[in-house]
Amino acid sequence: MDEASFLASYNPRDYPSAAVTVDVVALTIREGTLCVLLVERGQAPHLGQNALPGGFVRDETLDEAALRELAEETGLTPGAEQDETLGRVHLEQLRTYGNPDRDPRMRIVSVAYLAFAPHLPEPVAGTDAARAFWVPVDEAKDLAFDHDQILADALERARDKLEYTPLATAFVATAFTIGELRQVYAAVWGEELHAGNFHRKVLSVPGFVESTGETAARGGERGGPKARLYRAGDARLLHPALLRPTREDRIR
Amino acid sequence: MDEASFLASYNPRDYPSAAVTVDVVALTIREGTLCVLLVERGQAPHLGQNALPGGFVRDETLDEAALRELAEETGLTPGAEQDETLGRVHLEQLRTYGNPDRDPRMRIVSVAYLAFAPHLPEPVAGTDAARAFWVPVDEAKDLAFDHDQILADALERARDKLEYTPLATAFVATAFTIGELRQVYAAVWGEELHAGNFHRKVLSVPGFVESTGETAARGGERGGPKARLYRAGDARLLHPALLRPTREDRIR
DNA sequence: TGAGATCTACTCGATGTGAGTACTACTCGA
DNA sequence: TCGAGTAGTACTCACATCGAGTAGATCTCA
Repeated sequence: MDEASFLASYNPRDYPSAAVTVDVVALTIREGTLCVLLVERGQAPHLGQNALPGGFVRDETLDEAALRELAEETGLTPGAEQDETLGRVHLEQLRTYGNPDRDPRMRIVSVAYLAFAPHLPEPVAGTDAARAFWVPVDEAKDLAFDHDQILADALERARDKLEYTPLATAFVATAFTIGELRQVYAAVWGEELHAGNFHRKVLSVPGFVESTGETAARGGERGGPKARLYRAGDARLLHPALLRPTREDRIR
Repeated sequence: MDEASFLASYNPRDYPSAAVTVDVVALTIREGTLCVLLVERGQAPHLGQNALPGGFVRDETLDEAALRELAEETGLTPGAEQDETLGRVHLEQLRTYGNPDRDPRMRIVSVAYLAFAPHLPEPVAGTDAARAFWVPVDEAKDLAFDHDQILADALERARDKLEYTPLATAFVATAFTIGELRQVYAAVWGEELHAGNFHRKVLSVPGFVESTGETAARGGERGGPKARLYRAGDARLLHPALLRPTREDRIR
């Protein structure tokens, strides 16, 4: 049987199927705190409980589905490189969750995505996004389905990727100060960093940041000189990496 | 509507669905070369072409599906900690591939897994596994569907994980010499390592290996003293990591 | 028995690291 | 307007780790 006649005789109903969804862990930093985008579920199961935004995959790639869901929940439009769009959002696949009992309705296999963005606006009232809101990750608990686990995995991934990729630049504006970049690390890792050493390391990693030649319009909120401005460089991996302070419990 | 009545009225046909499969990239080292397990497809599409082993997910977790597929193709039984079983195989999810056009039959979303194992036997003739075979990764090309891409992603993941996890110990027997461990790194990274420095680093990383007190029964094939034997330690992360020689093209 | 390979333990200089000091420039409130 | 306090940047120092190389002992194979 050749492939054409095979395809003609092929019946998809002969094979087991499941619903495929994407769930998005969208992270941003608001007032120095790492926050995640949640929605309150408007329908059963888990009615009224908080959950990660997500939905069924349509006739599109998984990446497109994740970007679409994110756009719908934030009220921003995907695409162009402008403010008020998702153009600068970094999106990557996290992993897939498919335990048979993770959803009481039916077999649902969910592909989780991780999204990183600079300070995003509050979701706009009166839109589909009205039911979405930003919550500090420490307060995001008791989520629907297995979303607590997904969020935990997402945070672990984000903390790891900060070490060896320029991911932190996805959380700040196109021009930023070293201090702002340090606050991203502090917010995601949940610990303060030595300002002098951080400064030295960031500037010594080839391709991490490059100077704009400009200087911030004003000093820090509570004093200090005007800082120099930088933009993201062309490195995809940081070498040497910015390792977080080693904690024994992460190793064993 | 409460959850019970909701579930009773719920119709899975109302939602889009897709077939969900697992594909397994099983890696082992044979005669110093990193090899991947392939199967020749016995049916359309891509009849006669090589592919990664895989199949539809049944009423089981994704991890269970991957282990089952691997067991079927190798002829080994999952479970117990003995030789000739998959007990020591390291299995982890890689990522999920779901482009709408990746399979000409229908929408198929495939969750790819990565498996690492010590030298596994040739698949047994006369079993389901007879159509499977080991191929050096350099020679695994022109695979069916998007399996070339999946294999490439798998190799990248494996090379990265060797740096900061004790993954290499999954490729050797329970007792091994430092030289054997070094050959694992050499095979996966595709480059020779400085024996003295490797020795020093492995022994200096807490929890990577621990001495058995024994010594290898004989020296190397081509001479040299009997090496001391070690077993895997309890570390889950290597600190400091064993970084591969930096190549500029990996960074930019 | 000799040639050659390997295991293991060194040394050396170069580089990266955390902790701390110092100086300057700025903001804010008294 | 001035002083206190904060932040940006640039140092130093001791220490850890790195790649490269040397060296001696021990083993296999021809």
